Amino acid sequence: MSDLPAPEQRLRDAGLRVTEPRLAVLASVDVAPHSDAETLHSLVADSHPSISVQSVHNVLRALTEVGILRRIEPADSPALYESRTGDNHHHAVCRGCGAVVDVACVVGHAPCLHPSDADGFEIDLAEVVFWGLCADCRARGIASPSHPESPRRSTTHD
Amino acid sequence: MSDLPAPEQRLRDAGLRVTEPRLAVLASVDVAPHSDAETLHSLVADSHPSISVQSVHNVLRALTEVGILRRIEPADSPALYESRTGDNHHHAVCRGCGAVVDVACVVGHAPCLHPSDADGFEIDLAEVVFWGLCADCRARGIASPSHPESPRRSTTHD
DNA sequence: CTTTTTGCAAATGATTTGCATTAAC
DNA sequence: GTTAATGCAAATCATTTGCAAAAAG
Repeated sequence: MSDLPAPEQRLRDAGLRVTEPRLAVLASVDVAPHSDAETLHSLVADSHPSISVQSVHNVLRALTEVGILRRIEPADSPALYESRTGDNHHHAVCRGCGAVVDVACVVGHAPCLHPSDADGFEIDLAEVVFWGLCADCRARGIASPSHPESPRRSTTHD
Repeated sequence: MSDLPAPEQRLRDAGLRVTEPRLAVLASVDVAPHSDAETLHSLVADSHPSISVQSVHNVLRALTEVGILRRIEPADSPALYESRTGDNHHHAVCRGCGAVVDVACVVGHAPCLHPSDADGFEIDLAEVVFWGLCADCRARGIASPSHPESPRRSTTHD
């Protein structure tokens, strides 16, 4: 997976200066993808105790702006970050523990992702979030909290 | 579309008491679907000036919890609410003005919405957000702000 | 040496919570 | 008469912003 240029190079390519905080954040995102700013901050803090949460936020924002990172914002949780590897994938979020895993974008033609009509919108991106329970939470018998989402079936197709 | 029981009935069916604030919020959501709490509050305030923003939040939360309302949380904007009509649809969000429109869930089998493997997740819902520019913003020549999302192609399939 | 980043503190925005008062059943 | 819901203020949480000091190029 991945196989990106070195962190330093990624920064330079994006026209950003190479700094410790940025390298540290970048490293943490690779160690713990799908983490929120606070989690990344504690990881960063291990090696760089002087870097504040706000700085982590600033760095995340800068890196997201230039496209080095990708920000995902699942409902009911703070923003999560991952490296933008250039590949195509979506995410599955566990309603029990909030865990996020990558879902390879399934091949084949996906009608749902080509809305026939969207009121004149010019769509440039379709983002899919799968909600469910991860294996662990299911094993623990945890039921889906909140989201009563199903008077019958729910979304998807039909 | 829709064709739901009367607001009072919907509340009772959900085991909730029928109150003015709830009826007012419910009415506002129908007048202006895809609105955030603040917008709904101003609508409610027209007829019920005594209802505070926080109360609107509380009502929205309660109604969402029992499934009367559906809450959507597009990245970079406050939560939006709409009536849960029971039908199946997704949303298209305009990067220019933030407008949200319903996208009827296209018929047919959608492979992307049936992840072949999601690490043991048991998926119960697939949520799709289409990002793009609405007709108005395109007419005004507004370019997509932020979201540099495309080093090559982007999400969706391929 | 010039410009970008940092780091801190304070500000902001959205939402939740606590609790006495009031309304629904 | 109980119990649930309101209204207000205060609290919380995630994130952004302003600005002087430090670091990168």
